Amino acid sequence: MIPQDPAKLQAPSASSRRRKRGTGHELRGVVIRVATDLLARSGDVDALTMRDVAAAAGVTPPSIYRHFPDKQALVRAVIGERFRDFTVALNQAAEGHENPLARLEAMSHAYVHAGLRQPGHYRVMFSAVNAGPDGLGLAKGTEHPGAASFRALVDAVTGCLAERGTSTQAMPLATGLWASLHGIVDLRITKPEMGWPNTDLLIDNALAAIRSAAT
Amino acid sequence: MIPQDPAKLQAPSASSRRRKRGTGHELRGVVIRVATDLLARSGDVDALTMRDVAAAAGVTPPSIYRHFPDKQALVRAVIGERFRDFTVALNQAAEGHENPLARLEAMSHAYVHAGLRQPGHYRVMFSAVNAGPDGLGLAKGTEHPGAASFRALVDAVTGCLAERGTSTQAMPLATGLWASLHGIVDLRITKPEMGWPNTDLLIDNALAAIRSAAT
DNA sequence: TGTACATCAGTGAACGCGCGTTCACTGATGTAC
DNA sequence: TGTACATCAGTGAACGCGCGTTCACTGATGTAC
Repeated sequence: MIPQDPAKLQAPSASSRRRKRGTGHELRGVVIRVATDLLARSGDVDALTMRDVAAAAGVTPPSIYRHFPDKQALVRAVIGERFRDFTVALNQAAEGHENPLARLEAMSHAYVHAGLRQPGHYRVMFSAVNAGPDGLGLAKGTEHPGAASFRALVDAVTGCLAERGTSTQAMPLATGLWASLHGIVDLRITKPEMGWPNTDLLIDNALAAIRSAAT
Repeated sequence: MIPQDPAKLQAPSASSRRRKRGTGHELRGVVIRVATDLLARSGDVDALTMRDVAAAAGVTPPSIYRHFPDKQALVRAVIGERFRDFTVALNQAAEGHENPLARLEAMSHAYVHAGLRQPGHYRVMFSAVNAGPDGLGLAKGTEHPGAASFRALVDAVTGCLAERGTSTQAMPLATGLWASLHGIVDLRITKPEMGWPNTDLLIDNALAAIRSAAT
């Protein structure tokens, strides 16, 4: 979202000198790192170009193809890594809270704050239609890279209903909460010029349905 | 989202024959109509090409530039029209309900159903970052084309709190409801492969915070 | 210890493509006399 | 009523650009003898 000279991102370890024999795989990590960085700024997969990635990594474009068959594979790798981090952030937030509702509240805050801390990544992960199994060229039957993070949310909601319901009944509530949290993050990102109410208050309201179902 | 031969959209009135003198402005309407149709299918402004629009309108690309200075102006015209229809749909749904909460419920359902009936349009209106004032090249000080629809929602929420609060207090609740409804629509569009709970149930849960504040 | 050779990270130049947009034009239509 | 002309909707061809990707290659590095 903030345009900046991609050359400024150049990974120091990759500049000027060629890697030694047998260490070519290092470039793979560098490429993922700079692509992650570029996507954080643009929030748009289409705005990511192999040329920019190469320049930021300090190599020429053909070098990238030693490690990724095409751009889609590179994007898939970045998105997969972002979702893993996202899921870890949700679960870490839940840790240390015994009360199920407190756990869910902590996860909800973590969801929104993770999204707002890296809006570009959030958009790439959630708002691109082509982030679905088809668009990313995932093998058939492969689950969506964000499936684990959604399961974490469903489990937390199920915990709140533990003595009163099953996970089947938790699904609509969890999906509704997810929609609310997603809406908060997505709208704040796309409409930053609006006067936004306090985020914590919005999250609190988003939990209203679950709170009343759990008590 | 569903690729299809754009030629199939060709407006009959524009095909094969040139318009008579003085009726050139008719093409403007045709262009908006076919662009609207193409955007409904793709849901992506970047996927809209002037060449496709021209082909669907039954003319060559330069003809479009007689009526729109550039692609951005065409997209702006389409989005403006879509938002006007969207606002009308919300207000029409509210009509005929005296009870403020019933009005708000009706509007909420209209919001989601309008979005799901034309997912491509919804994405173009709400999910494109460049739909904001900057990206659309709107004159400075011009409000977002969707501002009126949001105001309608805020007013309906204010009505629910009539004797208990002011519109200042309504803002966080209205924003939260908007985020929920947007999240429901956006996620259903981008993750159609998920097993989705009943939409009306989700909307009902989204209204939980307002319902408990209004009673 | 020296030398020929295989390996492999990375390059320079180019490919074909589709895009928004511009240019100079054509030819039917209406109007002035 | 006929004719010269201005108007204007629309065209055909091309522009410059940036993109993903491919190709044949280079030259430093490690290894085998």
